[in-house]
Amino acid sequence: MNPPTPRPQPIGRLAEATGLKVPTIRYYEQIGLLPSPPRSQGNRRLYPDSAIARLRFIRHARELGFEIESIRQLLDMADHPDQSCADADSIARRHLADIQSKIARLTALGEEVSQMIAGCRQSSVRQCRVIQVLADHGQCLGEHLAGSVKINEK
Amino acid sequence: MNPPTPRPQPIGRLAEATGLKVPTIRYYEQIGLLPSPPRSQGNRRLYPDSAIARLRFIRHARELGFEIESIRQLLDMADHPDQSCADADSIARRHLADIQSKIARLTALGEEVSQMIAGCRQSSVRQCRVIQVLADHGQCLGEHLAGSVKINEK
DNA sequence: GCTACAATCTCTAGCGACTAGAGAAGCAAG
DNA sequence: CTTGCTTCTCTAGTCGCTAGAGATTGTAGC
Ligand SMILES: [Zn+2]
Ligand SMILES: [Zn+2]
Ligand SMILES: [Zn+2]
Ligand SMILES: [Zn+2]
Repeated sequence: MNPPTPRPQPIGRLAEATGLKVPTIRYYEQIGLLPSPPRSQGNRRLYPDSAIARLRFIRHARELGFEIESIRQLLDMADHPDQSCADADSIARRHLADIQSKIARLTALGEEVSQMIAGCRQSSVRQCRVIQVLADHGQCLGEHLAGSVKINEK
Repeated sequence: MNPPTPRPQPIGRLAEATGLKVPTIRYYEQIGLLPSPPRSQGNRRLYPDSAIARLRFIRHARELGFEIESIRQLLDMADHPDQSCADADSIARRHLADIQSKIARLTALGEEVSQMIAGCRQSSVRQCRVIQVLADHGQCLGEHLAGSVKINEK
């Protein structure tokens, strides 16, 4: 007679369903990304099904390199689907610019490091190109400028 | 009569000479990258000229993305110039591999994010491609796998 | 019911490489 | 002497988790 009520899930099952670790889910709750679910008699968290979608969203955004603060805003927007998506798009564009800066920086670093390695004749430290270049930026190819951009994430 | 003795420098001048910030220099001392210099009567650090070269080495290596622990080993080698440079080279090769992994990962992310942005018609959140893709990895181009590689540094 | 064992709970601390701030003391010029 | 700059030490914050301790709860087998 009752409509099939989906059972609330304990945190471990939620972790399985989303690919996140249990402490990570608790962490997301702690920082307010995931609403605190109701608890069982014994104080265990019991999640509604909607938590899975929310956590998958978070996980996917993290895998794509979005910062937690951006994800917070994106989730807010996802919760208000009638608003304009301009803000979501600008977050994504900002993120893309960030990714591209990081790639540019890493490419420059990679070239310098490649050159160091290629230039080494495998003898003593005294004659090692790696050590020599590290000691003197003048021997670098280019500027590989100190990043104003942070190259972060897992 | 005396040979021209270079004056020991206070930390601020060292910061100027190396482009590092004063607290950063103290931090490097604290973690044992830079030896503790003698102090003045008033307990100020007074650095010998050799500190400049050492700090420039550190700074340059950091700008090239080497981790502190690698730099510690590289400095040890630089202090023993008669040894083989094999270890220095393998540190550099490892670092290069790391850089290349990061570039690969960022390139994959960048493609996904570009697609999200390009697919958006700038209307409501409900129809926003950015939000839709974040909610469903199935709409991604590829795998942009969760990094075992850390994309770090400034 | 009882006994294992697994899952979950809270809380704290650690990672890397700094950066920021407080509050005290030293130092040089006017 | 006073003003203002530099330096000192110490603590805490950044980011996104992760690891661990120690306590409690839930569950399956007997
Ligand atoms: Zn070499
Ligand atoms: Zn250089
Ligand atoms: Zn949009
Ligand atoms: Zn995806």
